[in-house]
Amino acid sequence: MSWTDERIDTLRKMWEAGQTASQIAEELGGVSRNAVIGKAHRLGLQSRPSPVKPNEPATAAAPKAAAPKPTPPAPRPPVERVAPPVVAAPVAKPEPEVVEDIELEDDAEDEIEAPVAVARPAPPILRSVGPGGFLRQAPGEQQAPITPAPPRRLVPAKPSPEMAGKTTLLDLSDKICKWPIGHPGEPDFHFCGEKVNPGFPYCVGHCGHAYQAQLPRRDRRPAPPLPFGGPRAR
DNA sequence: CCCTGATTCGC
DNA sequence: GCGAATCAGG
Repeated sequence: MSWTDERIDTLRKMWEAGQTASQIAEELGGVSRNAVIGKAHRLGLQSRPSPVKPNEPATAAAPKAAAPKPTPPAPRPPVERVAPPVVAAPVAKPEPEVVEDIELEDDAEDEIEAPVAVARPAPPILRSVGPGGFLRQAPGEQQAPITPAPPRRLVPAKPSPEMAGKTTLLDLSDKICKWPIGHPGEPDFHFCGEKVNPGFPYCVGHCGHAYQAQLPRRDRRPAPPLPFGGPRAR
């Protein structure tokens, strides 16, 4: 297989959409995970949180327990990039905007696991604007964001009535919000599609979910009880 | 073990 | 440019 423009485009979009190299390789077919990663790098695609690349080189790195930068003059409220967790805790009652009434005429191929409380980006309850331009949630409104890369098998955007007007994988671009609505594999899985918050992969609203201010430990909500401990579907 | 992405290096 | 082999963290 060769890297045609189309395949490169798919790779690029999937990579940016947060799909793993394996998923991308599987989707493309004819290429290995390594091939995808190699290509992604050659394309100059920015790497996502890698397991084995925590910090940057730190050129003149402080060899040892050098006092962690106190950052005296510019106390920048720590903004933490929360890697999209897999589940969401029903903390602040998210709008019951659940996807359940969808008729899955596609025969029951997969066990419809429990009506999982699909926590989706609910109407953002935002209180303040962070330095990076992020909208911040108030303490207590902490709501785990849903994952852009759910553990479901990726399904190519198939043209179907349900998808009319929806932003599919293939519609993604640098300018539109890549926040996923629903889960891959579901009939109407699509993306937000809003205009992005310049410099970010999501729209302003969804940036508020993807990027949250780091709260002091003692003020942080204790780990919420297991959301729904269902085993992975697959 | 499984997974992940990064990197290397012969082709 | 390509991607298998290898590495290394989770």
